[in-house]
Amino acid sequence: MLTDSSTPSQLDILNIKSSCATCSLRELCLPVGLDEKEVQVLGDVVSHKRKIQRGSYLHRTGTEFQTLFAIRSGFMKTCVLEEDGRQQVTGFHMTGELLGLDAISTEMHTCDAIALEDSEVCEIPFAKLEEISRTIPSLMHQFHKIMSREIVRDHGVMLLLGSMKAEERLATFLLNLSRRFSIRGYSASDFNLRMTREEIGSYLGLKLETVSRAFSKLQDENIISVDNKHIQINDIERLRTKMGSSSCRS
Amino acid sequence: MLTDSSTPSQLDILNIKSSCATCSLRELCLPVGLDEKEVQVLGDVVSHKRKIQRGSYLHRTGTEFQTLFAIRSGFMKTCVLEEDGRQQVTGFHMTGELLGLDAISTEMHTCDAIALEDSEVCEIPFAKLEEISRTIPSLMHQFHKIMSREIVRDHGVMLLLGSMKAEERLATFLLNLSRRFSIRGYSASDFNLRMTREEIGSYLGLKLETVSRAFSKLQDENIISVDNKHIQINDIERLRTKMGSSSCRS
DNA sequence: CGAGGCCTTGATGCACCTCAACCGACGTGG
DNA sequence: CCACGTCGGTTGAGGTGCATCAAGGCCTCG
Repeated sequence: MLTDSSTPSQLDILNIKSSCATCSLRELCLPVGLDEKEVQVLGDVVSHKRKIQRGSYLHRTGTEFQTLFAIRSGFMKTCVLEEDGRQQVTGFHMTGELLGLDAISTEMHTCDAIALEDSEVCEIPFAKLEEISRTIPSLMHQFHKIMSREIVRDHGVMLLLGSMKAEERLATFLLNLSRRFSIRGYSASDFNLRMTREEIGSYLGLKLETVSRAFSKLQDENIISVDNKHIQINDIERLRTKMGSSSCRS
Repeated sequence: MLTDSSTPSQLDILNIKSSCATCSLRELCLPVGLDEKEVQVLGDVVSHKRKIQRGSYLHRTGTEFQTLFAIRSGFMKTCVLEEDGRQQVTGFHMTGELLGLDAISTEMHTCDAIALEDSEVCEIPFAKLEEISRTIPSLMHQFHKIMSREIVRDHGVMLLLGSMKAEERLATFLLNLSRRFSIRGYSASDFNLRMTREEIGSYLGLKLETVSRAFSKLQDENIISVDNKHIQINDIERLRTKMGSSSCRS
């Protein structure tokens, strides 16, 4: 948009006051339910818009926790790893979503956050957030809602991982992406995946070959069209039936 | 302890002020980090000690959310269900742990909570908790830590469900129980399971027969002794190696 | 003493993993 | 320019870990 003359001296940190008041993601993010004055207070705390290049880390497991991050643009994944190298993608994250919630408990990050495309995040110093939320009840409440939503989301993933077949998992995944794109004003039926088959597989508890085969199967049935990372959903209703149709014996 | 002369007219609600100040679970629960005066304020909000009979519901999916619950005694499970009847146990919960966090986001419970043995819970009206935590920063912070810990725990379960084999899952599960019993002053190596094989299976994403076989296998290797629900851990180190030993190719 | 709940164990089948070959897109360097 | 390697994706063939189905044992409770 506006590339100011001077290039910043440090890494990739731009010291731009990114007031929440003018942010288009207001209605998806922390400021939900706040009045103008309150948004201003929050905006004064949330400084720095930091750029994260595709493939680089926003934070790493074990590093110190100071701030939450809100995704302003781009797309990120979070993943946890075992000592033995095993890895599990715990989530894919879009604009308006908060990262770093897991780190509050121990004051250390418990997962890696990696950009899947060039991204920008706002930094929200957590101590300050707690401080101002004492005087802004609706901010505190919204923050609690966001944490709670994350717990609900995780329970959904546990259900998926614990009891769904490969095709059901993929259908659930696609519908979830579809809904989230749609909320953000993008097409619900035509979008590009930012992640590889392997990353999808890690998230869904499948191997990449199985993910690929599940894509092909859904395409053969004319439910979706797949061209590499480009996905079109041709029949969202039939895709929905894939979520919970088969093998409901237990 | 003290069965007051009059039996309560309503269901199973005893109107006993259970001050947090004298509760033995203080160091596991919400009051962590609070001074005496603050604990008193919290204790005044947390009234009612409610009894839940084994097998009965603390709350059900879809019902209105008003209060969080802290387990004072007993053992509970939470589970989510799909429309099609599929069910997933999302957690087993012991004394000092908080239930209802998932319901903050929508003001409705998103899972069922069922007592696996006769239990008692404290009721914490959520609106009041938010209110008093405005004036007690350490209470707010502790609450955030608890929510965050729940998110971290869920990520661990996702890793388990997404990438572990049956035996690894069971080993992880037993070690987790062991640690939590130990924190509460019980034996880390000798305890009784409160849940059935089927419930364990649902939590671990396995069928009950597979759980049973995994128990038998660990017993054959002299790592644990199993007598129905009674578990003895004979070799905790070897049990630990079971968590992440095999098939770490990826 | 019978019924039902919970658990164990065996036999069989299948969904997914594993291994391998191949393809196209892309970048790099001779 | 093409040769080459790498990376991500697809597809096939074969193996396996777990689900499924089935039988039987133990315990509790009426």
